[in-house]
Amino acid sequence: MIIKLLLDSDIPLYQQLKDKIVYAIATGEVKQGEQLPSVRQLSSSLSINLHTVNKAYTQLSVEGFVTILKGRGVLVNTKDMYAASDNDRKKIFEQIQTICAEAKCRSLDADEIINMCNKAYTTLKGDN
Amino acid sequence: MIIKLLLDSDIPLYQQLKDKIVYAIATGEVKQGEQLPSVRQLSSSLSINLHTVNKAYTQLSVEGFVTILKGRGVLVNTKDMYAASDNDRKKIFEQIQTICAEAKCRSLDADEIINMCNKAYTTLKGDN
Amino acid sequence: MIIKLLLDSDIPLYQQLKDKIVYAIATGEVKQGEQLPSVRQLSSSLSINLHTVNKAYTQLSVEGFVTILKGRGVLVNTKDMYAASDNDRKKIFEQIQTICAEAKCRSLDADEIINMCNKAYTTLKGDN
Amino acid sequence: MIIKLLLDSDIPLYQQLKDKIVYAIATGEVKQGEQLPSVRQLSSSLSINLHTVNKAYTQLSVEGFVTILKGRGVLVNTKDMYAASDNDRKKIFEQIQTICAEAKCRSLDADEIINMCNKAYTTLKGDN
DNA sequence: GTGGTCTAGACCACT
DNA sequence: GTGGTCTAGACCACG
Repeated sequence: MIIKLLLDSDIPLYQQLKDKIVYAIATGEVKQGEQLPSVRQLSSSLSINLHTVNKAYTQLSVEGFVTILKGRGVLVNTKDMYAASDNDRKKIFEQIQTICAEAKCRSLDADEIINMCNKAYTTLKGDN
Repeated sequence: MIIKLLLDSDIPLYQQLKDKIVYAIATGEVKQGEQLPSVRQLSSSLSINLHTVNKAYTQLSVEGFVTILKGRGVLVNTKDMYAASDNDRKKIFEQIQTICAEAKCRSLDADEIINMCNKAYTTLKGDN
Repeated sequence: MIIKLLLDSDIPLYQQLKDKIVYAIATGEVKQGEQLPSVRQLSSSLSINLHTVNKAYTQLSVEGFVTILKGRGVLVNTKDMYAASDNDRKKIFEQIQTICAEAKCRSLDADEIINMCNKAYTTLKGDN
Repeated sequence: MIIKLLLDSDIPLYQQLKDKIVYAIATGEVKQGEQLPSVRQLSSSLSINLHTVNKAYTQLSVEGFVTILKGRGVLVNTKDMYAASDNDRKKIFEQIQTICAEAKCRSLDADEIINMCNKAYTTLKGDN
């Protein structure tokens, strides 16, 4: 799993990390049941603090993507443990709505956005 | 322009406000060349801090959506002043990519996301 | 709100703190809508680290007891926002079951435990 | 004695195990004077680490529930060896107090908690 | 060796 | 002035 974080982004490091891991799960690069690198390992390989990685893992656990076993490691959950609830759907739609509003303002029509979505999904072509 | 902000939310107030105004521009509810409410007016009607409104307006100005005329008000720019640059496109795509990754993990397929995009665009049916 | 923490307990400080705050809410010592002391204030008055208080507040927020408003403070929610769900009930029952098992082993009968419960509720006699 | 442990749980495995054994003593499923399964046996049948079982047994011994005979096994003590001391009573009351505080916050009244206690004791209907 | 807790101190975002 | 983020480093609980 290759992860690059932007140190000077307005998006918090732990959030970027979370997004990258979700991305890796989506592509199938990280399989269900697989163990993620330990907090120490990942923090040192990314040259960031241990607690930052910890926070990312903790949040992923709250959102259902992983299970943290104390003293043993962090495991990727099976797909059914984080299938979208109605609330998740609502949140995703709100994000899309905000993006589309900006896109429309900037003269991008629906087709262009849909193309982007398709392109994004194609990128996630993993066999998961 | 009816604006509702969520005081508790992981999204900063100024950004929520920014998003709402962009949304209003997208629907045509706020026309090009039109004047936005003054900082004082808006902050008091939303019961939020004056600085928060100010920050939202400043950001909108940086992104090209409005022009701030000192002491005279804030005007919505014409469409051509904030048409998407390549960089804007790239940023939008990155956002979509992150959303699609989460969506795929949560077992939503491309069609569902595309439906959401269409629905979002339909909501923005204004004549701008 | 008088809070005493045991530094050498096997129960984490942030957990003790959480329990004390819930207790204060239960007695009505801290009213709904009221603002809790700031992270810095409380950490310094308890002579513990800021992050420890922060963790307690964050968990209370996740459990629905308080709302954290960035830049403004931490507010106690209204009662209906943390009424027991079925899952909460189940968890509470499991805790009681474990306690009763130990109590029975130690030759305490049901009446003694029930007396303790009544006594506990009497202590929480606040008008909330 | 059927024991199910939750690998992911905020409660340590050794404590879950301890609680289950106390529960089995309370129901009479495990009789006084009886021998508990060996550390190796139990650890392998539960698929957990040998040290974890060891820790649970050691704790039970400290609390007076069992006697560990080196090289010969672990025996359940007679009831009088772990009858509640004043200190035990105090600890149990503190736990109940914390639970009741949360319960009251979550709008459960004393009767509901007492019902749970009665239900818990009924479950422990063994003849010990 | 794993994650959890706690401390200490810095800087930032937000109101 | 509020909470949020990040770093650094120590020690503990757990398996």
